[in-house]
Amino acid sequence: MSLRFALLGLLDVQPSSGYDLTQRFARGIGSYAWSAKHSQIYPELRKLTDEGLIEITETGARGRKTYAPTPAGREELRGWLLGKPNAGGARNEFVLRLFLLSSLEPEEAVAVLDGTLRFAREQEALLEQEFAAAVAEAGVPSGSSPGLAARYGIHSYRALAEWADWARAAIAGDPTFGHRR
Amino acid sequence: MSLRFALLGLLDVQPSSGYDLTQRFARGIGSYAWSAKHSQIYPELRKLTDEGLIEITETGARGRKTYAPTPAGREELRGWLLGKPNAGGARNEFVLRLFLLSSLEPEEAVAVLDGTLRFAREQEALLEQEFAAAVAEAGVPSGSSPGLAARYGIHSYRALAEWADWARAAIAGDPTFGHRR
DNA sequence: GAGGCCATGTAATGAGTTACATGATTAT
DNA sequence: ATAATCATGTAACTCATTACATGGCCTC
Repeated sequence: MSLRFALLGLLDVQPSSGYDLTQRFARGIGSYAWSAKHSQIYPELRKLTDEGLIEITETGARGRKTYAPTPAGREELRGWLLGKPNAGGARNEFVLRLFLLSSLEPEEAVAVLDGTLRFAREQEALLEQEFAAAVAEAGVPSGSSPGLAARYGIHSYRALAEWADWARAAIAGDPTFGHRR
Repeated sequence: MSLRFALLGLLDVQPSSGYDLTQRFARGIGSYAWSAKHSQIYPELRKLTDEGLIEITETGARGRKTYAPTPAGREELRGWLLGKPNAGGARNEFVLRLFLLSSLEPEEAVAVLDGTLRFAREQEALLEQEFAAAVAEAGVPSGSSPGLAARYGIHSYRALAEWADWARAAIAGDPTFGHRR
């Protein structure tokens, strides 16, 4: 049920084709918020069109169709954003791994955490650049949607790095880690 | 495909019944890592049993069956943990909302962020207590799995709060926010 | 003995992935 | 011309949720 709102939201920021949306889900937003494949996107665009929530605003080469939300679609999106979020139900394989680390031997767990730490710092740096680019392009302000998203990523990767760093030390100093007999 | 590893991991930390696992998915781990309903858990436990990856170690009242991983199951889990994580594909409705905030009027977006900020601080405080309890119970060390998970939550809620705080200010200072005509 | 929670299961439906399939345009 | 990428769609399958269904145990 969230996919439709993800699509409405992305289209509201920037009218796009199914192909464009597929790319946008594969990077950025797809890493922390939501992701979908083209085989799910195209049928959903069809449904949204049939329900009058989006419309084709432009057609281009290779059968390309650019969609944008209709006023009804914007209302739908607003209603969802202002409604109560239903918590829970998160799915993140990457985080799941970290939660299950205690099934490894301490040295192995430390090695995994080292990898995590490197990865988190890398991503953080990457997003820092992206954010700078967004700011530069938009002029002065930074509260535009690409900026918000990049900044969110920066904060969460920094948190991940800090945690990994702490966890590494905690495991090393915990003789009971791994509860192996 | 991740569900089976989530189950193996949870059972490795603490042998449990399907009912117990359902509860564990509903709180803690279910908020950031993975979640599942009992109707998915029971059939998966059956499959894992048939494949010899877990076994019933105890039966109790009301048909209660306590499962634990077999050596083969532990190997399976280890293999997955040490393998390469396939990135992307995260799903988090809560974060999705935040990404789509620019479809609201500035004042509305700020109100949502205020709610987010309160929520994040609340959760952080709650986990801080939980962590303290985990440390107290386990004796001195803090690297045991409940401690790791709680600590992860603390870091990510703190990051969320920091971001929400920043985003609030950024939106207020951005005249182009909401790109409404 | 009644109400609540513990405990397990199945069926129907919906969401999401992988694989199959096709063709137009662009750059080299 | 040929390879890469753009662009859309469908089919088969697996994963996940909601709803249906049943019964035992425990407390009051």
